Amino acid sequence: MENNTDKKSRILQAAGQVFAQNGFSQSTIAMIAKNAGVADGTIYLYFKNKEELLTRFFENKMRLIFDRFLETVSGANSAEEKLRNLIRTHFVEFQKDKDMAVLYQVETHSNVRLAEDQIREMSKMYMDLISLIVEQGQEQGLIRKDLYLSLVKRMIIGSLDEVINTWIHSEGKYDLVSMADPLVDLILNGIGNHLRSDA
Amino acid sequence: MENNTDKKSRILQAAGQVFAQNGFSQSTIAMIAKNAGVADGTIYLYFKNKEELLTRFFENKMRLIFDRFLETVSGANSAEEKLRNLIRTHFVEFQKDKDMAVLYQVETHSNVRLAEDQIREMSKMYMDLISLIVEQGQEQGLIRKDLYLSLVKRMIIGSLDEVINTWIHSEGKYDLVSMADPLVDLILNGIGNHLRSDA
Amino acid sequence: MENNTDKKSRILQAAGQVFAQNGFSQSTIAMIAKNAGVADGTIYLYFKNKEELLTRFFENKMRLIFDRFLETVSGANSAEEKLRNLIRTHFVEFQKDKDMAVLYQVETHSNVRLAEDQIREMSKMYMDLISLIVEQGQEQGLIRKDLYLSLVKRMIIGSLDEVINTWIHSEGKYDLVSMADPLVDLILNGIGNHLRSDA
Amino acid sequence: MENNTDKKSRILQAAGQVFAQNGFSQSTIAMIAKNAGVADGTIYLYFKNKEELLTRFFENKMRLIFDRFLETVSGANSAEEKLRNLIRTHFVEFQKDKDMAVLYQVETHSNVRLAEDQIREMSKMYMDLISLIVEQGQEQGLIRKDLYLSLVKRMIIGSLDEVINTWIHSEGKYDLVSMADPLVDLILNGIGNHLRSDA
DNA sequence: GATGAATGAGAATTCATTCAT
DNA sequence: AATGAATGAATTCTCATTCAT
Repeated sequence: MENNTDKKSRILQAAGQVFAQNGFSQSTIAMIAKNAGVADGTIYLYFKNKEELLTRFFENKMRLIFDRFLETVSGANSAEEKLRNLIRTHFVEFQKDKDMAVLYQVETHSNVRLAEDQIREMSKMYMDLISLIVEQGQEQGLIRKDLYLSLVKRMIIGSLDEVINTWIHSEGKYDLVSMADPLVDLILNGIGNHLRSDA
Repeated sequence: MENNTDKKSRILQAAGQVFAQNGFSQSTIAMIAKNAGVADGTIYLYFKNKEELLTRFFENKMRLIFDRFLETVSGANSAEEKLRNLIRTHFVEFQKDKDMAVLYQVETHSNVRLAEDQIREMSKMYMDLISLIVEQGQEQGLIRKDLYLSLVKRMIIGSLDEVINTWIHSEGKYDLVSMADPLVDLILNGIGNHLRSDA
Repeated sequence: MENNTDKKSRILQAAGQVFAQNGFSQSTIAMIAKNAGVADGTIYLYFKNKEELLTRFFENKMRLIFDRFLETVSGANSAEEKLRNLIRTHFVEFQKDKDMAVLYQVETHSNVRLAEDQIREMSKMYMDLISLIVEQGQEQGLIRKDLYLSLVKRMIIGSLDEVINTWIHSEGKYDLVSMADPLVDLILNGIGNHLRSDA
Repeated sequence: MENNTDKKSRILQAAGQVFAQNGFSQSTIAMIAKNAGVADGTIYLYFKNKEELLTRFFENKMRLIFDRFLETVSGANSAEEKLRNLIRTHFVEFQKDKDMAVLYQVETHSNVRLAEDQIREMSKMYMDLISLIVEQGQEQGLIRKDLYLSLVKRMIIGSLDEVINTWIHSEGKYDLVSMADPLVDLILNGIGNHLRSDA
């Protein structure tokens, strides 16, 4: 027995899949309907139009994922542990839902901003989270004080992004989560050899 | 008096502009033709189809830009200087040609890989360049040896990417090139406070 | 407690209203259902399809209204009084049920004859009624004998029609019934100045 | 050899025909295109959308026809002759272009006012023309002074309308123009027997 | 009987591509 | 070579009608 919530989320899931595979513009309502096992018209019982499919898809996912982020961060004490937890959870969640990962990567870079509001909001919250962690780390003496905070955020987010992107294009053949610790190390210590003066 | 090369490149430039502004799918041949000051049909005398416009646009740009990258890197001795030059030149070139910057950002993340080959090739060469620099740096003792090289590349490229992306979305209101040195510093030293044990 | 006749006529009334407001093509079953307070599917328990809603609506109304016409005409002696009563009653009834008035005006002129039979039958009976009155008037010496009867009917009906039409488009802001006597005067006497030879 | 004006007006003519036969809503672009001997898309090279086809159709016709009306009226001296000429020309023109006649009849009564502006303007001018004639007739002593002018206009227009309407529904089997003189007689003299007091 | 979710045929409109001039 | 009018396939969305509950 299927209720409407089931059908609505089945359509949403199908849309996510189709969008992730073909891009928003190249995806047709017919594809999504077929994928969801419903008639074309049925989609319009649940969603105003094609764009709303994308919007709602994100709205759904983002809320859930962001809650996980907050949770994992608040479950740590030191700034370093917080950063480590955030990045690890990020990878965990994105690995768990590849369609969403793909769409997020595409949409945040697309110049046709369809799910703009959802993305922007999510992005803002994520940035704020990183700010908090970095600032706490500075107070705790774990993180340098001579940093251009806004650049730091871009560096962290860009690195995450690219690691995920590469994983996506590798067709998810390896474990994304295992990248978390090495990445945190790179972010904290950079690539420079800080021991060279001792040698 | 205009020759065919002029017209071809005028069309290409127009295509780049239109694609950058509207995205590939939302751009029409009519828009591009108008922008280039030619008739719709004329475009098909020089290019097989809409997709080829994108492909050739990149081919053109990438070749030129990559030559600059090689040049700027070879004009430096230490690995650090090479990295610094590469990143600075990257920002200089992308700032100089915003249409190309936008398209590159979008296309490298799009799941509809239209200019795939061009992008992939460019990406590969860029990666190799970074590899060379890092490896040289390791030999010179400037860069840590305990690095997961492929992750380092992603971190560097991702950071660059995101810095450019943010600049693009700010409508180019500030100077992108001034981000180069602070970014190199972050990449080399990370955000961690390495002096804390001395304190 | 409601019986089926109630529900059927409630649907019919709702249909009339919706059709009158939006036109037949622009009206949807969903609108009518909502207006009638029933489910979309319920309508199909009582009516074969959308078209039948229009057909039955007229059938209903026309029968009732035509009875009034006959009644008011038979309650008069002279042809003039009969004509006056007919026109006055016509205006009274149409003013009383504006939805019906609107639909009747639209449908009699539409080239998509949906309620064709009902309209035609009604129209025929109305014409016959006028014929009777005119012929009686001729016998009584009240009405000219040198008339092209079929044209007279069109003149009378057309005038009525246009007066009603204007009233409808004025959003019913004035009293339609007050137009009856002046109109009868015009029909009987025309606009010509018949006293001019006497002057 | 065909130029664009030809094609545009061929489409317009086809649209008029199709609309007249099926009504605006029931007519499809495909029908019109087929009727005009062009591809569906071609229509959109000349017209913004389906509605504009109707609008332009009227705009075209109305202008031409109204000029004839003015001409024929100004070519007469007495109010009676003016009225006679107007009505005769009206019938002549509508008989000449039945598609237009049908559409005009339908549109002026439809509650979905698509060609609203054209119709309204035309209607207004027509009304004004009648007003002028009647007022002149009153000055000349040919027309009664005790008239409700606005009702007179409705009577005249309604009569014309209905005569045309009947002719249309008879499939144009008889000569519409021959109705002009008898109708003018009715309008001027009414149906009443003004000699009865003498008898 | 009543419901309203589901269907899918059908319609308007867009636009890459072609081709006669 | 260049043009731009013409094409028609493809797409989104609507809505009358059906049917399982």
